Formats: sequence, structure tokens, C-alpha cells
Amino acid sequence: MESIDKVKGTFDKKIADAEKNPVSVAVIRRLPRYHRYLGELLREGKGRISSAELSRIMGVTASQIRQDFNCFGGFGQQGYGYNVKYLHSKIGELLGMKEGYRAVIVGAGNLGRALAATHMFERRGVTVVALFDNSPAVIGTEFNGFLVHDVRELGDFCRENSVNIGVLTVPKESAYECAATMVEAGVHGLWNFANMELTVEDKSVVVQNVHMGDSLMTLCFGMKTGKDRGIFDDEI
Amino acid sequence: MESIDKVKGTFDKKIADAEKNPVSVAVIRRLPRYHRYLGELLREGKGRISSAELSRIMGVTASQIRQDFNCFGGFGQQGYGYNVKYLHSKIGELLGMKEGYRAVIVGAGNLGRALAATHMFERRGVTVVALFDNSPAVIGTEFNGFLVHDVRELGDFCRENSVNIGVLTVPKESAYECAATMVEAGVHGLWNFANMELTVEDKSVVVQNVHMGDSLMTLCFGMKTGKDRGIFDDEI
DNA sequence: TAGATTGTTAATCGATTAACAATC
DNA sequence: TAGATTGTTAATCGATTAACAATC
Repeated sequence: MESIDKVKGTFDKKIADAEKNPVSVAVIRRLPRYHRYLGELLREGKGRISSAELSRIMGVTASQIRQDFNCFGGFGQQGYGYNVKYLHSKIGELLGMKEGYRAVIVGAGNLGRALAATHMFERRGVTVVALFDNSPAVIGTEFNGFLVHDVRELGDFCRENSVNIGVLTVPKESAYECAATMVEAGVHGLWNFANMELTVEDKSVVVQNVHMGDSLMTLCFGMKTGKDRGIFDDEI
Repeated sequence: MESIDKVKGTFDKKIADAEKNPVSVAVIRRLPRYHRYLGELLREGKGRISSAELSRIMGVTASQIRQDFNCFGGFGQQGYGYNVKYLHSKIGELLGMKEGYRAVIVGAGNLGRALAATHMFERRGVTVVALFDNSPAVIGTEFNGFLVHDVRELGDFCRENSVNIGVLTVPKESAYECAATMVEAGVHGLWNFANMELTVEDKSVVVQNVHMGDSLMTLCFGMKTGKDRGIFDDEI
């Protein structure tokens, strides 16, 4: 596709527009899902795809797909469709996968270790640089190639290693203290699994509070009510 | 409040209406969050709350709160507000907390154990009855009071113990097989952490596919784009 | 009773879908 | 070129907010 350069021009223009006209939350919420499906198609060796075909695979309307992709510029080509690899890469870029973010996992309990053991981070361009814990029993040990540090070194470590993201897998009680230490040390993204709604004064810090219990309740609601409403997932 | 009975009448009426006019997904998605905040207020000993006050605490409009609660009937009382305990209990009921669902966790790795170690299930009225794994090293051991069974007994166990919910914390490769076994054995809710979009033929089976990676990407998007858009969480 | 606050209707806003002209 | 499929505008639909009458 020799016209990629032209497409790129549109892309950059739209990105600029976005400052004034920010992309809606509804669209943003769908981006990771597009990214997953496109990754899948890429692995299957699919070179191009039309909004109609993607619509069938993902169970959303082709109209919505075109609208969504257009928020960010001309990702496609009339009469041809979308280049899977290019689209996948662009959406990844939008989602910050190419920012080279660096993360620490605070709390080396089961959940911390479970997260450290997956490829979740690396697959999304995030580098996990270390684990932290307060228990002498695990400090100094290695897990999956990550050294478990003493949580008392958390602040200094983040400063010295330009850490951007702090993953909180500590008990509720310690969450605020750890968060504060990290924010103080320049961390500006917090991924909080501590089962409480963490808020940070500094508005430049982004927080994602994960409430797995909410997902469990949605499942139960579905079981109780939905019964014959079929698969939920993205629907609820 | 002697008028609880009257309120209850309205409630049941609305529940009946709901069959024709199903509650929107947007509302359902907000229920677990209401439930969490009301639980918090309850623990603080708060007896009643107005939509205006709850609106301030939760950062949503009072109008929306009243609309949402009204989907299910008159939870409140004019001139008074809402009874925290009653409302909390009713929303819990709506979410299926009182159905007495029973769950098994399939996959006793770090994630499976992390889930088993929390109070997430019991707090939501779900009883975890056992863990399953395929590794001889863990089969027969006990974790947090739960016996780890051989995954080959999964089907029989579910049948004999009226298991409703299957939590999948196994690798992608085994997810479908485990899911099929459980569905076959009468499980009709699947909570899938296997990082793939699990679909089940039988439309009476409800599936919640958890994509933690999507949450991570949303965080990264926020960090890249939002910067000064403030806290995301429920917003994105 | 007067004041407060819900329940509910109507108005607004935004998101989704449909349609089609542009263009590859 | 003709056929396909996007990009984009217009129409529809649904969800949120505002307003206020009902009523505790």
C-alpha cells in the first residue's frame, strides 16, 4: 500500500483535532477489544479486513467500527478495507503501548505473583522492573526473574529507575501509603487491586481501580436475571 | 419505617414490569458500585441517605441515582430519602447475592489461590466449595481451608455438589475443556480469567470473560492522553 | 403544617445506526 | 472501468439531566 503516507497525514491531522474534540469514553472503552481481535487476526496471518467482516467476528455493527476508527483518522482505504497490521499497530500506539512505560508490582502475594507470571505487561509494551514486599521471608528472593525488594526502598527505587506505573496488590491498609510514596517518586499511573476506591490529589496521576468483585456480581446478576439473554461479557 | 410494606409492594410490582421493560445495561453496570458505597455507609453506621448526598459522595448526579433506583421500584421515601440498610440489601438481592450460588475454582495457580484467599466470594454470598488442578504436586493439598481436587473429578464433583459457578484460572489451552465439563455438569455461570473470549453454545450459560489486560491498556491510554483529565476509574 | 426529598415526566444530550457520496 | 468499501453526514435511538408535582 503505497498510500500509507497519505493515510498517515490524515492520522496526524485527526490526532490534532482530538485536542479540541476529545474522543468519547464509549469509544475508548472499545479500543482494547479491537486491539485484541486484530492481534488475533494478525496471528492468523490475515492481511486485510473490511468493517463488515470484523463486524461479523466481533458482533458489533460495521457502522460503529468505521465511526470508531475514524475518530483517529483514516485508518482504512476505500474499496479495500483496513490493513490489519497497520491498524493493530496504530491502535496499540493510541493505547500507549509504545510509550515504554515501566512498572513495579507492590505486594508479592498470590495476586502480585500471578500478575508477574503472565505476559500481560510485556505484550502491552510495559516493562515490569521489580516486585516489592514487606515480608522478610520473600524480600531478596526471585520470582519469575524479578527480584523482590524491600518496600521501604520503593520510593528511591522508583526515582532511580524512572518507574511510571505502580501496580498495587497490597492489602487495603497499605494501599494509600504505597501510592503516596510512588506518586511522590514520580509514578503517574496506579493500577489498584486493593479493593478500595483509591483517589489521588494530584490530577496528573491516573488511577485505575480494579474491582473484581463487581465482575463477579455482574455474573451473578446475569445468572439470576439473564438466563436466556445469552452471552454477556462486553454487553454488560 | 412502618411503610416498608408499602414500599415492598411497589418493588414487587416493578420487578414484574421489568420482564417487559428490561433494565438497561447502563444501569446494571452501575449496580455493583452502588452496592459497594452503600455497604461502606452501612459500616459507618449511616441510617439514611438522600440522593443528593449520595450524589456528592459518588460523583454522579442525584437525578441519575433516583432514576436508577426507580427501575426496580420505590426504594425511597419522599421527604426522607433512602434507608441505607434496606437499599443495600435490595441491591444485593437484585445482584443475586442471596441466591446461594456455589463456585469451584479451576486452576490452583497463583491467580486461583489469590482469588481463594480473598473474602470476595463470601462477601457476595457465593460459597467456594473446592479448588481443582491437574498437577499431582498440589492435588490433595489444602489451601486456605479448600481442598485441591484432581481436575479429572471436576464433572462428577459439580454434579454431586450442585455447583453453579465455575471460575477458570487455568491456561488458555485447558479453558474450553474445563468449561465444557462444567456446563455438562450443570454449571451455568462461568467466570473466565483465561485471557480469551470464551463462548458457550448453550445460551442459558452466562459467561463473564475478564480481560485484565484491557484494564492495563486503559490505564496506559489515560496516562498517555488524559494527563490532566483527572481520575478515570468508572469514567473510562 | 412546612420542608424535604422522592418518583416521574419532559427536555437535552450523546451515541449508535443507516445511508450514501467519495474514492480506491 | 466497475465493484467494493471507506469516510462522513443525517436520522434514530437511548441515556442522562432537569424540573416539578406528589407525598412523606
